[in-house]
Amino acid sequence: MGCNLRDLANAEDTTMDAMKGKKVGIDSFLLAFQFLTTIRDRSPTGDGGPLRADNGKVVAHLMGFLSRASLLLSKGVKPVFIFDGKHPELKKDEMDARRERREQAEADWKAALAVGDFATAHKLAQRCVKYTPEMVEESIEMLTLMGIPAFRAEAEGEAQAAVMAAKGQLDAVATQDWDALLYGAPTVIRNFTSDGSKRMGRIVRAQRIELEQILADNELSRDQLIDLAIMIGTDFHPGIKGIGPKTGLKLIKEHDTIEAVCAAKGKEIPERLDEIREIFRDHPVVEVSDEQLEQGQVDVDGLKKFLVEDRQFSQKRFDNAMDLLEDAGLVRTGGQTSLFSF
DNA sequence: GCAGGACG
DNA sequence: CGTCCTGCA
Repeated sequence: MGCNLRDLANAEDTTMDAMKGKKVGIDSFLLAFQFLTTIRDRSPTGDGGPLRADNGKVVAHLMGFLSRASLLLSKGVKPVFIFDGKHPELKKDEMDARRERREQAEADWKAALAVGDFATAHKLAQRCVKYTPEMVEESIEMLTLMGIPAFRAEAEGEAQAAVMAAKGQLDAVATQDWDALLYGAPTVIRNFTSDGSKRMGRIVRAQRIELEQILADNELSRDQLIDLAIMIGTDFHPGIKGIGPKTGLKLIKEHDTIEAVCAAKGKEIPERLDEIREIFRDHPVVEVSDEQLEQGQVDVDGLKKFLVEDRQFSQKRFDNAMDLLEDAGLVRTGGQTSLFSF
């Protein structure tokens, strides 16, 4: 997924507290997948798939967004959830490959379930996850009921967030994907939404990466960084064989452009190179006004209907979320904000 | 993913 | 107390 710029970046540990009062664009499509693969039925004879309501509808994504969003708001962060729109046509090969892998995993998964091999099924289930347009819509619907800005990008979500951050509409972009830097995001935060959580025994720390620092430290222009990434490989092109992060960096500094590198090394120039560059330099985005990025009040009754009545969420879970939102002063009670009523 | 309980 | 496990809908 994306392009690995880890070797170039000097990442600095940060926290959610450090982003208090800041608007953070959240690459939500990827986040939804994390929820769908981790919030799942792990019972001994369960299928290992995402958590579902009694009517069979998946609710794992809603569970994840509910707790994540309330946590961020209770910490004083102003999240803006941005979902993917239409993928660029150049990403078709990558998307086809992903779909094929998923369909294969789905077949293996069903086969494992059929013979009662639940251990195998549980592993495969994570690769079968689908995040449909309908699920995106209901994620946005729930966040909107919480008063949180949430919308679909024109194309790639992390690109939409990056462009908005570059314009100053957002203070940072939270994503696991290094691509946001290529799209021009001045500040990227990795592991933001899992700051403090534990994986494989280690505590995950949020990390802050500055585009300007990457460029300065490596003595690169943004165009050179983009060309370097394209050589290493992106979602839009597999990259040039035999060129990884290390060689690539050396070559791009020496020759400046992909064309020059290819001429010097006798490599073939990637197909549709200028179109790929354009995706990073001038990504299609939807215009979003500053007002649309303001956190509003929580629609308590609407949210309760959405979660408790329509989707059988427990009253306790709902109350927990409401407590966090109340702490953030986002629940209006009797014309007054709860912040002043305790 | 997180909360909460069991366990040691 | 930290770590493991389970339920969540």
